[in-house]
Amino acid sequence: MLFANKLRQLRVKNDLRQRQMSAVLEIDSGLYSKIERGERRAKKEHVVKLAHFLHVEEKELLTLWQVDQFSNAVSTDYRIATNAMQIAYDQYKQLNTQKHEK
Amino acid sequence: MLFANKLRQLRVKNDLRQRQMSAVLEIDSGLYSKIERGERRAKKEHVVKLAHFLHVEEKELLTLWQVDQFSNAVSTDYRIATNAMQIAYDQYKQLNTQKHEK
DNA sequence: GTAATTTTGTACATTATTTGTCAAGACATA
DNA sequence: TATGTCTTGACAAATAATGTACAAAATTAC
Repeated sequence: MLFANKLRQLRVKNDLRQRQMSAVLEIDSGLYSKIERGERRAKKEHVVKLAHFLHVEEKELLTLWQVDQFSNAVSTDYRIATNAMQIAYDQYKQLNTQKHEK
Repeated sequence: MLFANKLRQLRVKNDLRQRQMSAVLEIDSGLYSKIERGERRAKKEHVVKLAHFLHVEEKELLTLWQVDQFSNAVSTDYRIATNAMQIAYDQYKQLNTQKHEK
């Protein structure tokens, strides 16, 4: 739960209450509590809002959040998963360079 | 759709009909058609059955299938996604070596 | 060509998963 | 004890995924 952990860390560091956070996101505070513990997933828009509110780079939070999405998608043996991740990564890396070439 | 493509390739190579495949999996042939085109996702058990039926390694098909799960989990910008995938991969690679140490 | 077979597309009903809400409980502090 | 913060569990609501039926295309065989 990279995202959840980071979120709590940032909130505590800034001495903020969950209630304030949930107000910013306009969600129930119980739900926020769950998000912060990784029991529920934040929406992409939430991640963006949080980044602004906490003065961190959107990119940073979105990356952690995306990592969690990937972890969540693991549904095989860790060997197979690792292997597959490597392949998936290579695919994307390539996509990256292709786009840069244009 | 690495898995779907591979599946079709194998079926055609072995001169099999979708109907036969769907019979093996005990599913509707329309559904099988969708799976083969990546419009629906196969279940893990299906992948395993297919590997046996088509005489290919379980691991091979499961890997492709898992790659698709990852692709499916991409929900950010490709730059962020690539970055996140790298991080996720590193996490898993590490998990791998940890287990080997035991 | 056309009949038979195979595959695809679409619209839905069904099922499963995820999400969000609420109220009660735990814990700390004053 | 009273107050504020956070967690938890049960459950309804919303959303997403799955599977089915059947018509339309496409392909193959005759």
